Amino acid sequence: MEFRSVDEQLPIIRRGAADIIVEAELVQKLERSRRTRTPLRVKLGLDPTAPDLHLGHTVVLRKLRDFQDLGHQIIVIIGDFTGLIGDPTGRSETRKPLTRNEILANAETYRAQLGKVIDMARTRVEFNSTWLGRLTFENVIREAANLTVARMLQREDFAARYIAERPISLHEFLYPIAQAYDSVALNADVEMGGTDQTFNLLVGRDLQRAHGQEPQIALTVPLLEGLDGVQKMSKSYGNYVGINEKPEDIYGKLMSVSDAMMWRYFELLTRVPESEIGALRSGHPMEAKKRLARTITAQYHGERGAVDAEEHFARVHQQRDMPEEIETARVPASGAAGGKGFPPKGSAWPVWLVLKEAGLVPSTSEARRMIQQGAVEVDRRRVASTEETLAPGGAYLIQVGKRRFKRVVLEGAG
RNA sequence: GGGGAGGUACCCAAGUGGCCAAAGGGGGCAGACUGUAAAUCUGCUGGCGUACGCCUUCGGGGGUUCAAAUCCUCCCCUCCCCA
Repeated sequence: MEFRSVDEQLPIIRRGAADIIVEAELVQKLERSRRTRTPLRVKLGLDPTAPDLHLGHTVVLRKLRDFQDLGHQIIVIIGDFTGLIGDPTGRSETRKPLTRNEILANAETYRAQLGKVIDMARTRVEFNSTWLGRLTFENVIREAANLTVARMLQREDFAARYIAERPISLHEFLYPIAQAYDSVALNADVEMGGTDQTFNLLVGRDLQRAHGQEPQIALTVPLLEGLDGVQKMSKSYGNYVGINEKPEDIYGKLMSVSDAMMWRYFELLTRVPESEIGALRSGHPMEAKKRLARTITAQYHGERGAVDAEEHFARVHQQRDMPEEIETARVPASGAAGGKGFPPKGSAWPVWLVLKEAGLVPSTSEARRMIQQGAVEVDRRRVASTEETLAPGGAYLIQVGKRRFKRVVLEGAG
């Protein structure tokens, strides 16, 4: 294996990185790697709680891809064992442990998606239960003895909870130890993670030293803010863009990020060169945002998918036209909710009932609210009052709010 | 082991017998405005066949009362101080 010079590798590794601890050590490792023609072992641990990868995950995956393209060995660890604990990072409270079956199912879907960013053929995948599951209680005690409570309380979220008098379960202290042990088991050269992982990555260095290994380099990448532009992108905040989503959805969601956020997305999620970004900044923000949405959509659905998504977007949102495909809901005459037999044969249906039966709103109360707020249109005409009705036997195009459309077939009264 | 403080709706947080479906903030949804944004303004934000009506909800069970998130009791959980 022939490696590029350290001077060539370093800028690529640095780009988009939040922190490299310690960079001088990384340089040494790279030099030795080149000299001995041995790839670095670059590790990334994934917590298998999320069945769907989103753009937030891809920031670190893209960096992993950089290492891979430089010829290094990347190792993805599916944290099937640590998932039993649940890393409390970024949370203000204890997370519920997952069951073994949940973890395995999640890990499978996870794994299938990694290939969209990294080259799985050249990726080593490990489940950390392989080694963690074999540790005895004695082993665990010996590892735990390498760390102190004071050290643990340096970690920001532990400290914050401690001060706020919120619970910290004892097993949560075991999480960093377990993750650090992964690094020992693999004799990792570099471990990557979001900036929220800094503490865990550093514990890896401590533990490796305790085992007489050369400490790994902790390379962190920024946490990507979600669509709200405030909190980090996360499934549980609902502010994410999944890489498995339909092209129109990826495109549409990206178009809804704030102008300020879009530059960050350019930086962390695309390889659009700086010079070009500069040009975009001086143009119309919407054009720049379209470029962003198109570029990222193309990463997962190809040029073709991106162009289609853009056309779809222009039609539905900018011209406020219909989506070309609208789900059809059939509402049986008997009423979907428990055969109450309403309304009486041949009578008109109140709009609110139709909304509920068609699944456009979750409850009658919600339906009423939507109508009162002027959010409901039937056949492009706003519904003015909750008293309005629809005749049975007809088909209607119903819109609730900006994005919810359904074609509703009200079956006959018979 | 001893002493003290707590557990309220999606989240934070008021409320300590009726005026409480429960203040306020956040979040969310909707409307206006716009570039589909953001910001801003306004409204809504438990459920129910359309309701100055009924039902369910203040950690869980039981009780007192005409009436309980509020009082009593047992249980579960969390935090702090001391040992």
